[in-house]
Amino acid sequence: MKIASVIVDVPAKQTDRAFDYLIPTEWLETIQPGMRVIVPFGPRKIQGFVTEIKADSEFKKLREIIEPMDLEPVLNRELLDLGNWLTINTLCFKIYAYQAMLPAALKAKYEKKVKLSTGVKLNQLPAQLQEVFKNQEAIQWDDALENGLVPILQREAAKGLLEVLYIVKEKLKKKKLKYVIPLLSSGDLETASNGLPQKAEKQKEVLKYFVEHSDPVELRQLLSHLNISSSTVKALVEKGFIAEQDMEVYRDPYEKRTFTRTEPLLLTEDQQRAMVPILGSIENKRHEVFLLYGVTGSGKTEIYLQTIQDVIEKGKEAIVLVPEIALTPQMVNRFKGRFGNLVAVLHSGLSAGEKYDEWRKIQRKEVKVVVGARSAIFAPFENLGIIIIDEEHETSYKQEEMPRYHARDVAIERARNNNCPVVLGSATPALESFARAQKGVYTLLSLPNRMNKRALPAVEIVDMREELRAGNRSMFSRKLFDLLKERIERKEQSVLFLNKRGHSSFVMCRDCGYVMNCPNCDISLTYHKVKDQMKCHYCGFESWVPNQCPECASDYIRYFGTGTQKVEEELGKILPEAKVIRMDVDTTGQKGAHERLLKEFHEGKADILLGTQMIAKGLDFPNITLVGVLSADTMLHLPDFRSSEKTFQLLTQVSGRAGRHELPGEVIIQTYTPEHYSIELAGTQDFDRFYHREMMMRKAHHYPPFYYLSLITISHEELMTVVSATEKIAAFVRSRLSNHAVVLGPAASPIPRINNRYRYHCLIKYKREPELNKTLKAILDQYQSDPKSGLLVSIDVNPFILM
DNA sequence: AGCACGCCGACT
DNA sequence: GTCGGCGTGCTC
Repeated sequence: MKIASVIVDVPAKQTDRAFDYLIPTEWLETIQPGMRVIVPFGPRKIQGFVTEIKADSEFKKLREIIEPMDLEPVLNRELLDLGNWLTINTLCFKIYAYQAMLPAALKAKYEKKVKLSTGVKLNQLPAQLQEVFKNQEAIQWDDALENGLVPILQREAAKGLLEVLYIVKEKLKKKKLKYVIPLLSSGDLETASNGLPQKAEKQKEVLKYFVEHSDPVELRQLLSHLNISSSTVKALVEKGFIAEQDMEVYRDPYEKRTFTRTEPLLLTEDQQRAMVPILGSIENKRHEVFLLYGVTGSGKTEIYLQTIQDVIEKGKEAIVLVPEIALTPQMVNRFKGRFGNLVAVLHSGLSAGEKYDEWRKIQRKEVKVVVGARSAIFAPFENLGIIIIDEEHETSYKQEEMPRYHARDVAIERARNNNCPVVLGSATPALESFARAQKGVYTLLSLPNRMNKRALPAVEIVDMREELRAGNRSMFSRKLFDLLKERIERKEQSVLFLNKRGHSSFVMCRDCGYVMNCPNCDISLTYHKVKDQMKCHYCGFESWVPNQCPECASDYIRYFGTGTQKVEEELGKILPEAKVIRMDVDTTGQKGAHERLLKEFHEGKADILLGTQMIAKGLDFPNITLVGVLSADTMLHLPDFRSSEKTFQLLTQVSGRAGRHELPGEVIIQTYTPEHYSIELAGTQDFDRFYHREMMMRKAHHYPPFYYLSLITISHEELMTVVSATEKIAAFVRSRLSNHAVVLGPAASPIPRINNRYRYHCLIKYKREPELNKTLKAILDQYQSDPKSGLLVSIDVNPFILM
C-alpha cells in the first residue's frame, strides 16, 4: 500500500481524473485518503487531494509525493464519496467538488520564483542579472515578467546557472500565540525558586505564579500581569524551568459576546405532534425527509432546538442551514444560547481566518452543531444525527457557480449516507418540496397556528392605480401615509419594504429615454454612490456619470437613486418628524453595520426601518405594528417561471414581521396588479390556495415540479458561431432523448451578451431521461476538450435562474 | 491550467 | 543560421 491516487488542482477536462503517486517511505504511515498533498505535476508543484491508497498502479513511471499538507485528513470518507456524487450530479470537475467542501483558507496559493543554482557564483551570470541577484537570493517570476527579464532568465536556466522554483503555499496560517508553560511540578518550582540568586526578584515572581497556576498562560498576558519584560521569561526558559510554546488559537468572532443561556421551552400541542416523527426517525436511525410547514411565528425554531438537543444527547451531530440573509445575530443567539460553545457558525460575514477557525472546531470535534449558510452543508462531521434547512424555499441554497449544487439535494444525500432525518422548514415551502410532501416522498408536518394564538396580521392590498387616478402621485398611498403617521403618534414602529429589483440605480435621460448601457454586456450600468461611478455588474466595466445625455445632449439626465434613498428623501418631505433607519447595500457595507442598525432600531431609536430584501427575514421586534410593501409587483414581471412563487413568498415573509408579540399588526401591500393571484393570496396568507393555483400554471407550461429542467448556456464572441453551435447542441440533445422531453432553443439568453460574448441557451424539460446525464456529459466533453473553438458551454442541472 | 516541444516565418 | 511566434499534447 504505497501508492496514492491524487486529484490534482488543475480544473480542466484532461486532468479531471486521479493521478497515481508513490508515497515516500517516511510518509507511509501518515498519508491517508482525504489529505491534501503537494505533488510534482510536469515541471510544477501543485496541490492535490488523496482519494485512495492502493498497492499498485497501471502506470509505470510513478513519481513521488513531495509532502503532505495536512496532519489529518481534511475530507473524511463520506465527503470524498459525496464529492464524487457532486461531480456526477452537477457535471463539475472533481477538484471543484472537493474545494467547495473546504474553507477558502485551505485553497492553495502558488508562487513561481527563480534563484541561483547551488554552488553557482554571482559573477558567472551576465552583468544585467548580477545586478538583480546582488541583493536577493530569489526573484518572483511575476516581477521578472514585468521587467522583461524572462528571456535572459530562461537562457541562464537552460545552462543550469539558475533554477526555477515552484512553491505551494497555504493561503492562510493558523493563528498562533506564544504561551508559557511550567516544565516542573509546583514543588520543584519552589525549590528552583529558592535556588535563584537573591536579586532575581522578577524571576522568582514568575516561578511563584506558576507554583499557583500550572496551566499554560499567554506570554503577553504573563508579561503585563507581572509587569516584567520578556528577558525575564527568557532567562527562566534557558534555565529549563519553563518553556515557550506556540499554541493554535481560534479567531472567535463571537468572543466578546455573552450569550444568555436558555432552557427548552414548553412545546405547544402542535409542536409536540410535529416533533414525534422526527424524534422517531432519529431514534431508529432512519433516513427520512420531513417538510415542516408552519406559518411564521408557529415555533419552528424551538422544534429545531429540541430535536438537536436529542441528537446531541445521543452523541451525534447536527447541521442547521439558514439563508445567508437570515443569519442574523438573533438567529445565532438562539443556538448559542441553547448549546453554548458546542455551536460553530459559518457565514459570509466572517473573515477567511474566522471561517477557517470555525471549520477547525468542527473538524476537531469540539462542536456538535454548525449553523451556517449554504456551504455549511459540507461540515466535516462524521456522525450526523440530523440536518435542518430553515426557510428551505430560499433561492440562496442554490449555488450558481461550479459546482452548481442545491444544498437541499446535498443534505438529502448526506442524510441518506448517515441514516438520519432531514427537516425542511418553511412557512411558504418551495413548490417542489410541497409537491413531494403531497406525494408522500417527504413527510408533511404542519404547524397551522401561531404559538401565541395571535391572529396573523390584517393585510390590506392597495391599488396604486386608484391612487394615481385620485391624483396621488407619491409612492405612498394615502392609507399607508395615514397609518405611518398614526404609528409615529402612538410611538410604535413601522417597517417599509422596497423590492429592490426594478428600482436599481441606473442613469436615464428624461428627455429621450436614453439609458446608459455597458458597452460589453447588454445590461444597464448601475450607479455606485461610493465611487460616484457607473459600473457593470457582469464585467466590471466602469464609467463616469455623464452630465449631458450622449444621445440628445439634454442636461436633464440623472440617475435614479437606489430606490431606498429616494424613498428616504420622500419620507423626509412628507413625514419630517419621523426618524428613519435605512438598510441597503450602501448603509450595511461595513462589517457590523447590519447588526448595529438593527440594534438601534430595536432600541427604539427610529420610527421607521426602511430596507430591501435583507429586512424581510428574521426581524422579530415587539414594537413593530405596521409593515408596508411599497411596490409588490416589481419582481412579478421578470422573465422567470418562479416569479409568482417568489412574489408570494416574499410578501408572506414580510407580512410576518408585524405584530409578532403583544401588539396586533397591520400590513399594507401597494401594487399595480392587485388582481394577480400571488398578490391577492399573499394578502390572505393562503399558501394552500396559492399552491393549487401555481401548480396549475406549472403543469400547463411544463415547469417544475411537473418537469425537471436543465439549462445549457453557450457563449462566443461571434453571434453566428453561438447560434449555430447552440443549434447543433439542441439537435444533438433532441436526438438522444425520448419524445416526452421538451427541448427549447436555441434562444437568446435573458442577458444576451456579457463581456462581449453573445449568449444563447437551450432549455430541456423532462420527466425521466436516463440518458440525459450521459448526453450532457458528452456535450461538455466535446466543447471543454476543444478550447480553441472559443465556445464556452456551461450546464446547470435544475437551474434556479434562467439567465 | 501551465508548460515544453516543435514547426514556421523574419531577422541579425 | 537563430529568435520567437503560437498550435499541439501531456502532466502519474
